[in-house]
Amino acid sequence: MRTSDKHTKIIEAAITVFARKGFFSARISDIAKEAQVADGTIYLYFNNKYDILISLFEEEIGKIILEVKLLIEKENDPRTMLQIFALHHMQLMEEKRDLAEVLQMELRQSNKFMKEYRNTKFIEYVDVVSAIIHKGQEKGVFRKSLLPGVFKRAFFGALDETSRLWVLSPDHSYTIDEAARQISDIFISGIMADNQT
Amino acid sequence: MRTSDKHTKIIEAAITVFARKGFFSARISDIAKEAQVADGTIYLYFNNKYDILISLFEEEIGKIILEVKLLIEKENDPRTMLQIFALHHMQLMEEKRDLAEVLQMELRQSNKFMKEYRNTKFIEYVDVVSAIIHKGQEKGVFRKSLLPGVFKRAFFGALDETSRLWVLSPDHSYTIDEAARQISDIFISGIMADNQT
DNA sequence: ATCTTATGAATGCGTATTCATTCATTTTTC
DNA sequence: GAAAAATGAATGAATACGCATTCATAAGAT
Repeated sequence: MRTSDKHTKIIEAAITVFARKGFFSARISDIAKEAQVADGTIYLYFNNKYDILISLFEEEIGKIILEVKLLIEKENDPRTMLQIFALHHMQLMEEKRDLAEVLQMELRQSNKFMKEYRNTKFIEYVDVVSAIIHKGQEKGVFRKSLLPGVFKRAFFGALDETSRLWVLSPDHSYTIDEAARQISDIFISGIMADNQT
Repeated sequence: MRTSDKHTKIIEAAITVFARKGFFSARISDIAKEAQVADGTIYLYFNNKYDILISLFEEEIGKIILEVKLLIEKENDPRTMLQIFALHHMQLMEEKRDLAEVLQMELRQSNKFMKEYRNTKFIEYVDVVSAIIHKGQEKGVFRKSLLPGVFKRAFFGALDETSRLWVLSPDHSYTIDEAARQISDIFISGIMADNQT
């Protein structure tokens, strides 16, 4: 078995276990069991429990950024780009629920107990949105008065909170795709420049 | 010293300590020290560590709901109501940063380690938004096609994420009031019925 | 035969919770 | 009104336990 396989197996197991129990309630032995390795093996691949969480962030968000950038750079219209970002984010949260939970919950609270860790990957992800806004403003499609720094957070927050509760709640009166569509529609028609339709 | 005073002192201390360290890293002795009581005293007022967190949620969100409902029921225009909700939420997060952090971080992850606890207060808070949307749809101000269940989460998520990062980040190129205004403007003009301006 | 990788029982630390004791108030008795 | 008895709030040292991490040993690879 190649080295990287065990690394991956442990990360995947950690996603499952952290999602189910949360970082603090999760035991190393839970992760080991889930990954079908011995407790000690985990320490051959990671320095400590925190390190598992950080590696998980870096690797998984890294993949997501690559994916979404690839999808977006094919497009020309900033409005379409926002729609794609919204849909991609929401679909991802639906498909990979465990990962979604870990990113949404643990990621945010991580800066509390890991003071030294600055989550640059996460910032990079959200900055994809502000780049789109910039482009839209240059093209005259979006209002110049818009603050991209506010917008990116608002947009991301709207998507994230909606998908978070969608995943948690058992009753789904709407689909993920509908929700993504509604949210991007609201935002897009909310930020159009006045000279646009 | 009246009984309720110690209860309050402990809650307030817990807000400070949970905000600084997070629920799990916070020690009971930290809270006791902050509240200027003995460790054991805390167990005269609360059953256990979780109970402090739950009481904190119930009491503090309860206050917030009362406040915002009072502000909103004076208004008639659903658009103004949304603006008020946004501004109130953001200002609150700015004024009571510690409380904001605890609500934003620990609240969300609480259902992970306290399976039995359903946070009805929080739902009640967010439902203030969907009630506004309903009213706006009845009046014909907001698009009928809008799903209030999606909107409330998107709107709340946008506010919450923006204020969360505003509180965390040291650089503030915009004020809380500006951000609240931008967000409510985006949402309001994004959901206007077509026959409106 | 040596080096690498894996194991899981044992260790030790951190801290939530308990509980015997103290002490200030209130109530009762004379 | 003073002394005695009862109450229960508050204390914080001691306990008990969960779990991250280590490491002596084993298994596998070359």
